[in-house]
Amino acid sequence: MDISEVAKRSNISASALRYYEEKGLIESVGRRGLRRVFHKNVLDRLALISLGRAAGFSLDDIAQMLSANSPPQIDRQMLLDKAEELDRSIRRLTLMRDGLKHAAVCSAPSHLECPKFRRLMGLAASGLIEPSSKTPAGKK
Amino acid sequence: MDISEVAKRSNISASALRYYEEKGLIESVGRRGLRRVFHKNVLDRLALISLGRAAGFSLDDIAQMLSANSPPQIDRQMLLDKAEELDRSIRRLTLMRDGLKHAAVCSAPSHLECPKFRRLMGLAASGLIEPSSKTPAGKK
DNA sequence: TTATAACTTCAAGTGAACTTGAAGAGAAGA
DNA sequence: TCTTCTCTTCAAGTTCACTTGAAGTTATAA
Repeated sequence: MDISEVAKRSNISASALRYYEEKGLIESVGRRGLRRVFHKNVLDRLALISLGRAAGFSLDDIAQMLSANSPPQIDRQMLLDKAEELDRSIRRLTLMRDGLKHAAVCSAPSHLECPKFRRLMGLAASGLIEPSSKTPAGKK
Repeated sequence: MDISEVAKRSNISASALRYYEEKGLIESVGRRGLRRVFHKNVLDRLALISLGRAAGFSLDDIAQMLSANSPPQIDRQMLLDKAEELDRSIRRLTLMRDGLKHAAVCSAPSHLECPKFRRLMGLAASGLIEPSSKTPAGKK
């Protein structure tokens, strides 16, 4: 498969694939002329990478996990750690979500006068909850 | 209050405060010599900013929300939209967390042979779930 | 008065994960 | 053969929310 085929099948841009190769996350089996040729195994590996990214691992983390073992045998403790981390995120986001929902319907004259809202503000101000979304998602 | 006082009370660094002022998120009431002087109202505003950040709003979003109204009257629909977005994030993260937990205890010889894991891989590969944590948090 | 700590500005740097652009090479089709 | 399309490399740019550094100013303590 050439790079555009892999890009299509993996939903990952060609430039990102080259970047991944440079970082050692994937390999091409050789070249046809200048062009990279990939084995279809790379698709599994890319799906694994996408999964890792979706779980919040950095590319460097993923590189470590995938290095030196194929088929990839992923450290179970690392998975549990990440699961716990996700759990914390979930709790934080849930708190936020509920606070926002309340604020949206709250009848206090100003949000600043709503005790619930102020409690949430206090939490945020004290650093108990931190920004997390990589997709700012509020941009128009 | 001078900037270091505000920094201490708000848990936000002085350089960040200057940056916020430059972006129009906060204002100082004047100068004492070169030094900025802040009114204590700025603390509420900063708590609001921290809350917005924690909810996943970008500084530009927050600037919009806070502009042209004090006391700040925040658009209720915007809050609901963000709450829904958080809800989607929560569902995605929950899926991930459960998948990771399973993977950690799964008895399949390789994760690649576990059907649950493969289903998750497929979801990630098809872009149904995207990276979200700004805290990569897996770095040692 | 003098030292110094705390402020000031402005430009540039950081990190993560890519993307973009320029310039060039080579394969496939007509 | 010629054209065109897709690939190649390499350097630099992008985004966001700040931080850092250098050089300068000033309020306050001794």
